[in-house]
Amino acid sequence: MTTSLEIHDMAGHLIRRLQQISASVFAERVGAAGFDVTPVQYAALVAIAANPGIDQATLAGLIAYDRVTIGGVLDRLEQKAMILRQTSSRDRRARILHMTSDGEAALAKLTPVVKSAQREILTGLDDNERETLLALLKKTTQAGNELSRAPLKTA
Amino acid sequence: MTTSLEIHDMAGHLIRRLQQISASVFAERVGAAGFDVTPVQYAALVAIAANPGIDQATLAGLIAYDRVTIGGVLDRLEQKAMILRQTSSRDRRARILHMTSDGEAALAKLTPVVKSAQREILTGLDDNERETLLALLKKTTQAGNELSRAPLKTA
DNA sequence: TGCTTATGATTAGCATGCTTGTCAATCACC
DNA sequence: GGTGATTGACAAGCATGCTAATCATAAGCA
Repeated sequence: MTTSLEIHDMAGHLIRRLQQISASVFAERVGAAGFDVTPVQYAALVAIAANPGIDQATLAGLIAYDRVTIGGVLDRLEQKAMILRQTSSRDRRARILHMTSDGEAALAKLTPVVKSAQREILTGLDDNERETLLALLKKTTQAGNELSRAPLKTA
Repeated sequence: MTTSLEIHDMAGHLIRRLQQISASVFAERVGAAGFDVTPVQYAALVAIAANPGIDQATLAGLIAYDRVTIGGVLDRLEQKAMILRQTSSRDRRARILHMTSDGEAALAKLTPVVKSAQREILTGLDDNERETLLALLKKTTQAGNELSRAPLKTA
């Protein structure tokens, strides 16, 4: 009865599916390791750890988030006592970000878990295929950066 | 100052970026064509048009949505008068779905727009690369189907 | 038949991800 | 040195996408 829908061959649909799989694997693995951190929260932690004292807007550009979205993400990280937010003395509009020691510790334990999960996300591919896929993903996301509403800004 | 973050090479992050680009291009093109339909709503319309009288749960499996999510999506499609929802006489729990003539008309106009947008989503790639990427995306999403919370169920 | 189990749909609740609008502070330029 | 434009952050609002819980109906089985 069900004719195979043509959307199943469309780029947009395949990307959405893979994103669902990615998010699910991430939640599974990170949860099994005893942490309650989302993919977005993890990316924010990595960026803050690598750039202590960064402000929210710069952080948003660094990992390609919407500036509004990042506000909520940081609220939750702050509530979990993983980061600190303080008003910048240089620019009183800006809020600068630092890791707490709890945040640092969690990030250290989380990183190997997250790295190993990356392979599971691209299940069903051999090493060559995985490398090819990653290279093509990187190429097209770079080329299409300005097409997204929240482009990457490597400043 | 900014060391290039290692997350920018991780599968999960690249997939999220490409999903952002995909959603943005879709909204741009579809909006420019005069329609207010999201990627998810479009997929639902395609599936309903191809399977008139389908119930919500089956539809969800067909395009790999969460059953809860689809409820809201269908609410909005119903509100836009693009679909009809009726209680099934065979199973009074189930609600069966049909297109309205407005929905059919919109879908017919929308489809070429959506198809042509697929190429823009994967910008920066030549024909060969695009084909390779699509094939790998299809392969890994099929292999990882059961890893997602809302697996595809081709009935 | 009667009872347990499974299933379709919905509600409530949480986390992205976006738009638009607002406020406060800073910048740029005259 | 003051004024207009820009910018950092937040609020409100909408649309996915998920979990957990609930309710009604069906199905399966003793």
